[in-house]
Amino acid sequence: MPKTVYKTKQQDLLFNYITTMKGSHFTAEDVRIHFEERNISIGIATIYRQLEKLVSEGKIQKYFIDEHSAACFEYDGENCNAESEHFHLKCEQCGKLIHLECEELSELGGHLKNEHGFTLNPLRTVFYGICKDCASSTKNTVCKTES
Amino acid sequence: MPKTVYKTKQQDLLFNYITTMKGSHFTAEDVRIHFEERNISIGIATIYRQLEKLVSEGKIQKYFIDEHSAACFEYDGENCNAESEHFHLKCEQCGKLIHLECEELSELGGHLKNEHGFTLNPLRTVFYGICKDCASSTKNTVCKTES
DNA sequence: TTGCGTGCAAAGGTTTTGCATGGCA
DNA sequence: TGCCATGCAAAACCTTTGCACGCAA
Repeated sequence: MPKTVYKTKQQDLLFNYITTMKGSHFTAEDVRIHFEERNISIGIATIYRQLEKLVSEGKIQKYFIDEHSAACFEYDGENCNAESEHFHLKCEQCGKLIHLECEELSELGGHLKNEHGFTLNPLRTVFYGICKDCASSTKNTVCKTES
Repeated sequence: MPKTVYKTKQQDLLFNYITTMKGSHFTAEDVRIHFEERNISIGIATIYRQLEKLVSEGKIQKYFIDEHSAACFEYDGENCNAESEHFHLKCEQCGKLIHLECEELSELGGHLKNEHGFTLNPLRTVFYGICKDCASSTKNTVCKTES
């Protein structure tokens, strides 16, 4: 016998907010601040629990950018299937997170599958490197700010 | 005027150990345990500081598997340049971390650079997905252990 | 009324930091 | 001797968890 599921005010508030963020990423903290600013009190534990539930239902995605920043979540619409497939590029220098939709990159999944038997999860994979802006601004300088 | 740099016993011990681990991954905790087992006392803070220094010097790589496990480090030899270039595949199901050297994948870097102006860091990037073994063992089952 | 979802606070684990001490140059 | 690196403990950080209460069904 399946567990009864309750619908709560917090669930609605949270999911409504998330749909307005379609296509961009946010952290649990972002959500908390959003509601705090509107004097709506939702406990951080509830936010984490709801986000985790939405992740396990496949309604939102969760990414790990790096170890010291909070996890990022993202809502990509109702049908976040192959059609809305995109990749994330993370700049190691400026920290920017870039969305990338690219046919050629999508073939990467096919290659990994066919040649290496590995089923890529593009929604979870993050490419690290240096973005265009940072590359051009440091073209002739090797200086990294060192303490 | 550059800061004077001191050579210490701990630095040598730590780097020596790391070179014996060439090609495999380890955490800060692994290092601590290694020395503890040999009754060599190196503070965990020192381990983190030294590992971080080696990362910033480019001598070792650091990558993040997921948010709740410790960061992994890896030493790939003196010249971890294009020639020793490889990728990391992480199975989301069994947790296995796979090393992959692949010509075609290397072209990925070129594509990202030429078409998107993004300089990929393959040593930091981890591809998430399902490995061959897990894919075949769950071919006909959709069951994920749910609580 | 039943029992799920919430909120608070405390705990969890990894990593960083302050400060006094030890040891390299 | 000067001052960097170390070690300890405490702190920071994000996230999870225990437990009592409120609220949906």
